Amino acid sequence: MLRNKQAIAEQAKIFKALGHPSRLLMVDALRENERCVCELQALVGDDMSSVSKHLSVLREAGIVSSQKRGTNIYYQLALPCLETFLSCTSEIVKKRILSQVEMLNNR
Amino acid sequence: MLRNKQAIAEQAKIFKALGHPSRLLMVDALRENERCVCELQALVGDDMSSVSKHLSVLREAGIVSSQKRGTNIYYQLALPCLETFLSCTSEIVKKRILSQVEMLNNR
DNA sequence: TTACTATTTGGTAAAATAGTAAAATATAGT
DNA sequence: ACTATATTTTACTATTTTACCAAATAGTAA
Repeated sequence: MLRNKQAIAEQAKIFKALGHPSRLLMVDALRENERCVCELQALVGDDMSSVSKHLSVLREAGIVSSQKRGTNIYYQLALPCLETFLSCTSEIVKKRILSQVEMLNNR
Repeated sequence: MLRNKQAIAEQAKIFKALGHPSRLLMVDALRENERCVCELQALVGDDMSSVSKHLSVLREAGIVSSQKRGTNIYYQLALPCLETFLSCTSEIVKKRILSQVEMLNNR
């Protein structure tokens, strides 16, 4: 149960951070494995500075953590409960999109 | 697994919609019970038109649905998997805040 | 040291979002 | 039909976010 302002704001911050296609895409990739910034950059295709900024949003929301190894900085997921929710919302979204397609076909 | 742009955008939209304190507060209240707009308005304390706009964001993201009964419009949750994720992130946020407080005390 | 690679930071213009007041809609009761 | 209540929409302004470029930083290799 949400009670105080600070807790709500923190929780909203998590959602807000996830609420951008590039960030969500990166987070989704991190479910499988940690990745360095350059891999994430290649994945989303934004320019480096954008990726870096997106990552800092995710870091500040406590969704990912990072550590330097050699030349690279590796990011990994830091929010254990994300997995279930991501796969669940992903399923729902797929179904929604499918039913939209069906509605188009049946016209 | 997230694959195509549209699905990612849809899913991000869900997160984005949840990423605002007032909206999150309303959604949280809806976990317990459906509520009419006026109840939600009293809960968050924003003015009516803001509440209404926030609700339309939630509606368009498919997080809530609404139905008119009598004079009022009642909103209810439409995203089954939200429950687990909300309680989980809420716990995490609580722990984070607590540990911040502890760090302050130990200085 | 110098040069190189990976990443972050700062500045800025354009786009999106939030908040508020006023107007519009819809419905119920009289 | 008229009035009151509940909700949404519109119009406007202020604020935040985004995307991109250039510059700064940090670590590594030569």
